[in-house]
Amino acid sequence: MSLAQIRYFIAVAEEGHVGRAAHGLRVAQPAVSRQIKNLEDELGALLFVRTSRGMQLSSSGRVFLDHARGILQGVEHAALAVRASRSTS
Amino acid sequence: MSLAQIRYFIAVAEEGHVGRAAHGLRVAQPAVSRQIKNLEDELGALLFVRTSRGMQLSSSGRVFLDHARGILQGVEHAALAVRASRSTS
DNA sequence: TGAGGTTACGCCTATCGTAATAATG
DNA sequence: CATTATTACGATAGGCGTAACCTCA
Repeated sequence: MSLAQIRYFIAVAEEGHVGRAAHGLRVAQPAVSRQIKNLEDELGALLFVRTSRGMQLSSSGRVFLDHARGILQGVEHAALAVRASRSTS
Repeated sequence: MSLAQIRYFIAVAEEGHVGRAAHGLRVAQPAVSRQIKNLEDELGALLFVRTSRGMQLSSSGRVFLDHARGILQGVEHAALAVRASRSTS
C-alpha cells in the first residue's frame, strides 16, 4: 500500500470514474487503473463494482474510504506540525 | 513522503541507530540513511540530532513521531477492516 | 459503435546494495 | 582506530504514458 494508491482510490471513489479521477490527478488513466488493481490485490478485496458507466464503491470500498481519508489527513497534519515546530526548535 | 520513510523513521527513532534500525528492517544501512534525509528535506526540518554514537530525536522529530505512529496504525486498521469486511460483503 | 476500463510494452525515475568516504570520540 | 553515518555508483524494480484491446449497452 502506498500513499499514491490511497490518493488514487479516494479520487476514483469521489468521481465514480477512473478517467475523470485520472484527469483531476493529472495522470493518465492506466496509472490509476493499475494502482487501484494493485491495491485491491493487496487487500484481497474488490473495492469497486465495475459497471459499464464507471466505478461504484463496493461495501469493502466504503469501509476503506473512511480509513483512507484519515490516513491522508494524518500525513498532512504531520507535515504541518513539523513545519510549525521548526520555529520552536 | 512515503509509508516506507515513515517506517524507517520510527525504527530509527526507537533504536537510536541507523544501523540497528536497518538490520531490523532487513535493509542495508544507506537505504535508511538516505530516506531519513529525504524525509527531512521534504519536511524542511532535521528530525534527528546526529551524535557520534547514533541518532537522537530532535524536537521536530518528537513532534513527528506521534503523527507517524498514528499514520501507520491507520494503515494497519484500514487493511484489517477491509479484510474483515470481505466476509460481510 | 461509443464510452468506459484494462493489458501490453518500452522508458524512466527512484530505490536498493556494495564499496568507498567522512567524522568523532 | 573503532564505530557510526553519509556519499558514489552501478544495477534493478516499480510506476508512468502511449497504444492496443476488451466489454457492455
